[in-house]
Amino acid sequence: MAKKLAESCGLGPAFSVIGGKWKALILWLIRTEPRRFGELKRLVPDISEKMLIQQLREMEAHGLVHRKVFHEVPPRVEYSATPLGVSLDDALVPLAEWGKQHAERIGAQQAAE
Amino acid sequence: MAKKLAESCGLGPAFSVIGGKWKALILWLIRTEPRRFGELKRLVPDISEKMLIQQLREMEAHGLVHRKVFHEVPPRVEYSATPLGVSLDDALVPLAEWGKQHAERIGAQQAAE
DNA sequence: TAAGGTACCTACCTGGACGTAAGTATTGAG
DNA sequence: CTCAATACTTACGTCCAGGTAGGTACCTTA
Repeated sequence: MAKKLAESCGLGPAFSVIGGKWKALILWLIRTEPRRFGELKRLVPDISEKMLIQQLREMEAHGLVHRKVFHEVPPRVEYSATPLGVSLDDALVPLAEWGKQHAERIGAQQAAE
Repeated sequence: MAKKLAESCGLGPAFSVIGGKWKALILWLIRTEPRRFGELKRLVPDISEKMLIQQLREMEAHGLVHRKVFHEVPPRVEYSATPLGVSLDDALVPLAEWGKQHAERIGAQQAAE
């Protein structure tokens, strides 16, 4: 797996935790304020419920996300970023900046979609 | 595609360019000095030739990598990072740092492999 | 009785990322 | 005439992230 190499630059672990289609976006959304499941579903309209819950669970297992259950009726669950999650989101900021700055150049080649 | 959202945080374009299993590693390897095809193949022993050339071509198309052909015999090709490539690699540094710092915590949950 | 809103869970399927293995063109060395 | 070494190219197969669609349990309102 070229593990030694991948880990030597630290990106292996990072990508294993934030990789995939949705996690970065979810982390970004709960970074500032706790969000309910249904709220996230509405904020990311193209995600399926299965994916949303799956990503949240994985992020919870990785210690990026805190899950708080309110024993009410109807049920209510809030997801928020842990300090670790916030630190990861911070580490993503430069990449996001880069993406914004060069979005056009890149978008040009992917004009479709 | 939740494009507006994904782009609003800039990570969409960035991931579309550096995502996947190999690109970040390749970029990291050619960042400091030009590398030959066979050299990269040796440095990333688990990559197949097909994947290597495919990733290099995509990165070239995205303007991250420069390809220089020496018309010699035997043939010789050198790949190097463009300024854009270097800037992207810079943007990845904080993420790599984060990965290094938390590699253990993460690795613990993926003990296998 | 039934309809609607939470927050999930489960089985099944598809597309594309990725891997494997073989072939190409060139030329010098033996 | 064959072999080695370069940098690819091509056909084919596999596997899993992600998508689809339906179901669960609970309570409220009408």
